[in-house]
Amino acid sequence: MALTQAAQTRYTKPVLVAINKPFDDEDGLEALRSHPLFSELTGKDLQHLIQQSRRVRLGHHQLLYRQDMPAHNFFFVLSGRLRLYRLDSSGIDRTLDSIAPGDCFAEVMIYADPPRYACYAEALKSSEVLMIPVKAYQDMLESNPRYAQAALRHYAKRAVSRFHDLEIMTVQNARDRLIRYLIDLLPNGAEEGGEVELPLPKCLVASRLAMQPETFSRILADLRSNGLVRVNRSRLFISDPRRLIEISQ
Amino acid sequence: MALTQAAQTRYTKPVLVAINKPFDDEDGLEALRSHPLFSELTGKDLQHLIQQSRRVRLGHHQLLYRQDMPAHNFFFVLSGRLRLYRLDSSGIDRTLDSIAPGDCFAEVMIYADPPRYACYAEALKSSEVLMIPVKAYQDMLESNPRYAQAALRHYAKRAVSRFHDLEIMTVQNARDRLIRYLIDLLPNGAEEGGEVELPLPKCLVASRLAMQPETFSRILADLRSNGLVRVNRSRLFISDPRRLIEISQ
DNA sequence: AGAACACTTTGAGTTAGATCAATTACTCCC
DNA sequence: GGGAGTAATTGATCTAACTCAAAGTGTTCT
Repeated sequence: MALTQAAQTRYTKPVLVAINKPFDDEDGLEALRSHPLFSELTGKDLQHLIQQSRRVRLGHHQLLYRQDMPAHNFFFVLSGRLRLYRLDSSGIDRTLDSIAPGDCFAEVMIYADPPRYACYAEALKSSEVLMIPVKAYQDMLESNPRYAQAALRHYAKRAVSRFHDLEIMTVQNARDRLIRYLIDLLPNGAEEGGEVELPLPKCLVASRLAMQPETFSRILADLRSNGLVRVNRSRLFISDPRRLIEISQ
Repeated sequence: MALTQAAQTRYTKPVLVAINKPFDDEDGLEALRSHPLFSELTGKDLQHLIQQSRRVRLGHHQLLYRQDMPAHNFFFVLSGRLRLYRLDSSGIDRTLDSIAPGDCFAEVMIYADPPRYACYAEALKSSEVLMIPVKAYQDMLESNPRYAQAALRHYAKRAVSRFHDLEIMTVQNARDRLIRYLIDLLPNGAEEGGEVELPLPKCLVASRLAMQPETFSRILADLRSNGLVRVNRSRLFISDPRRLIEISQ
């Protein structure tokens, strides 16, 4: 059974309607080309897709779409940062994902039935996204079935990563969830330590990990006082990941 | 960074190695045909795929694969029931999914790189699964690119459903997580009430929802005493889903 | 520069849920 | 049918994390 979402009608932030400029800048094109969903496309096919797409500028906190809205487009982040979240009817805001330049989001909508966004998407700072019509991508896939391989690889990876996110959330205590979250942020091969930039403000990381901001702050203070992390705003330096993993049990 | 899994070497349940009979029964074929990943296949292609697959019988609690094991096969459930779970090094067992006849699992491994299982899979009761070589499916997709559309639809759906699972887990209190879990189990269109069968023993539902079995039991007892559900072993009757949703806030 | 605002931290008190322990109910097997 | 083993429930504590409140700390805007 589906939960109906009373919050949808109460939420008053403006949803983006206006369509902005076509997409024509070189840097953005480069970024797009290096995404698995687009890298296999011939120059011509990519051009055609881009022609049907629009570049959208978003201001700080501006809403791109709402949950349950019909999904006619999916998105590619050119600059800035966004977050995906849900609201329940009591107004509690739960962060589900953060999205950086070079990432795609809502791309599963290409095959959703019915095509409705599963959450809200808003800019965390001023951002630019490429808005790609679902239909345009569908048509392209249909006329070039071999592109589907790349899409499949991407979708499979997405499913695995969501599975992994779910796995973190079945960890019962807040400290261990936070530790695992931090370990995941560490780049591969940083077994000897490394710096991590939180992709969200601390209060939203807390929401993502199903804890209160106060709890987040206290856990981090505790890790800091035990010499496990050094904190500098949203940059954390993790000197000994192995020790961190050890204590998370 | 990836967490290394000390538990892997400690866990002693036998992993299935023996290969069982080829797959040839009619009922199973029917079930397979109605799964989106296979429904579009021509009889010949399906036959060929089946010839390369094996039917595997699993006893109660028998392990099918371990997390981090190389993944050369994916699976389709013919009968019985399985669950996916992870173990952390302290031996805590966290249930991530339950799988019923007619479901596929580990199918994202077709595109994983490197192909290693992300969790353990074990039978919850005596079960039969079809073991399909990843390579066989890959080859088939390669020679019939149009089948990729069906696979894409399936993968997209999988990603959406994992996203939804994640969403439930960001709900901070145990009671509301349980309520949402129950609502999701209700068949569509059961707004006026309906019966739900827990797909897992209660203690594993608890683990899936990141709570203790005692907590699960107390919450259910509380819902029962408020006339919100009637409980009969693993069958729950939910008389007024709307009221249940209302109080979950 | 200073006001307004948003985010973060810290403290104190409370509570939801974990833990420990004991009992009851099922299920499977001989 | 009786005994072993597992799952579920119930009760009594205890503690991790929530809530409320207030004080810092940045950041943005005029």
